[in-house]
Amino acid sequence: MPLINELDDFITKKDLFIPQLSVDCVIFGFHNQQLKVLLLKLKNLSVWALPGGYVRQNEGIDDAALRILEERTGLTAIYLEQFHVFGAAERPTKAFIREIMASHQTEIPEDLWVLQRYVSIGYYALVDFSKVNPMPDYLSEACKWFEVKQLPSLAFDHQEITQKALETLQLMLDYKLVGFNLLADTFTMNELQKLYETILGTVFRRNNFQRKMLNLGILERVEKLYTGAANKAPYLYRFREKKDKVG
Amino acid sequence: MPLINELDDFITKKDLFIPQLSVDCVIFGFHNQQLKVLLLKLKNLSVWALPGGYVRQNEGIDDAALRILEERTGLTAIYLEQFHVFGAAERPTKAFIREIMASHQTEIPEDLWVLQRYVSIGYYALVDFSKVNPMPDYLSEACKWFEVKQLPSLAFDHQEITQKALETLQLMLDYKLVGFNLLADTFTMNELQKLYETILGTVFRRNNFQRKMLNLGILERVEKLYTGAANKAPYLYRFREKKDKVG
DNA sequence: TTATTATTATCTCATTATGGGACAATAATA
DNA sequence: TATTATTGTCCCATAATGAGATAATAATAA
Repeated sequence: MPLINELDDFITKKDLFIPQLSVDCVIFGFHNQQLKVLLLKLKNLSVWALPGGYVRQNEGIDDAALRILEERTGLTAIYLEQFHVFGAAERPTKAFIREIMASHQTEIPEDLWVLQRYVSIGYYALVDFSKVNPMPDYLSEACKWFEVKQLPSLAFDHQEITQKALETLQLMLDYKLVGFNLLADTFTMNELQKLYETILGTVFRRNNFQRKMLNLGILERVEKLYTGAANKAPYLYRFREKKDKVG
Repeated sequence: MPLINELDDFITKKDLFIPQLSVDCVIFGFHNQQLKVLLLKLKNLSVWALPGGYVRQNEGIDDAALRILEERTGLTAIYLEQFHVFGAAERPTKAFIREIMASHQTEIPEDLWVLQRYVSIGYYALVDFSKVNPMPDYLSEACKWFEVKQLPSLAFDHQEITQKALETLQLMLDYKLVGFNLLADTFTMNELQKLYETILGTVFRRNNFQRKMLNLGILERVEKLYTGAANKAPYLYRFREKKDKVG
């Protein structure tokens, strides 16, 4: 019976963390005109899960989320925002944790700390898809992007958490102009439009969308992009403000 | 040296609650054209605090907030919404809890559970001022309304929490039309306008404000209100939808 | 070289929403 | 019966948005 060192190690670290509190991160990326979420495949189980973790005793909750994000994506300075706390008494965490433990053939005393009821703080992160290097953790065998509209079977209440994250993103898209964090440094107006259309699930007219975006006064026209396609070359734009933000 | 039974009692109840997690409620009311917040005066201390408490092991976090609200206001079916989690590593809770304990001449072991670092979930509640019966708890000697713009000195980071609650309320006012929860069942257009003006800190024109509100299609004109004033009697309106909501 | 094709950038006009002023109606009071 | 303070409503100018049309242009085909 193989010993999973890292896991056994982790289980003994009870006192390092705030008990019964976890952080789950919905990491959004945009690629091929699709909004994607980064998920982990749990070892030996047929379900996927959001990257998550616990809050260290001397660590702010935002810092915990940033640490988790960096571990999975390799990125620092990520746009990050709390969106909801999931704290129903009957959250299905126990059953899943027990399954995970069992699948690792690890002995689980019934009073193990990770088997307690957990309250989870949901964060969503917006990242530049092309800069992410997905990395599984020791509980998972894969770390992959999934289209938001075609998620696999998710563990815990991660389906609900992802849904709520998407709703918050939709709501905040115009208010905080966060969409730019999902694009590369420079982008065409068409890319920006497709991003908005994908997130909001609506369609805009090219001319009116451009007028609206340019009137915001936050875009800077950079240069022309020669795509190699048989048509007029589009301009590239740059977002005027800094990208990183927490809270 | 007097024994404060309820407090001593409470201190032994460690296992009843989720550790290191608290709930703080910003209860908004509207009266005399002012937006008010319900605060508690801590016994023997010169500071006030938001109503708050801990989450029981078998209680959802929203239920905990509702319980706290009911204990302080006597109201059930309150409009309630999570708005932010305050979880910086350096939140000033320890120092204040120690002061509170000291002021009750209660012995405090250094490892007492309430002296740990706490992560607090912020909720805001919108109540009908006229229906509230403010009730202090055993740690406080008074429970009173304060104008949001003239708060007394607040304990913990409750100043920051209140500020964030107000910002969220301002943001959600149009989006979720929550303002109606702050008024009585029927109200005049002028009352509604003053409510909006107070919360948002802006001024509207009578005619345009009325046009906007009526176009929402959520107001029902009831009857005329004869105020006794020397002018045309205003209509009363009623909000078409139910008031209670959690989450 | 020149015509073709697929986009892009921009212009214009109709429609709708919003800002701002004006005026008649009316409940109590003088 | 006139006065006063407010309310309900109407109207118009301006701004924002919806929707179609046209010229520009980078690659490709003829």
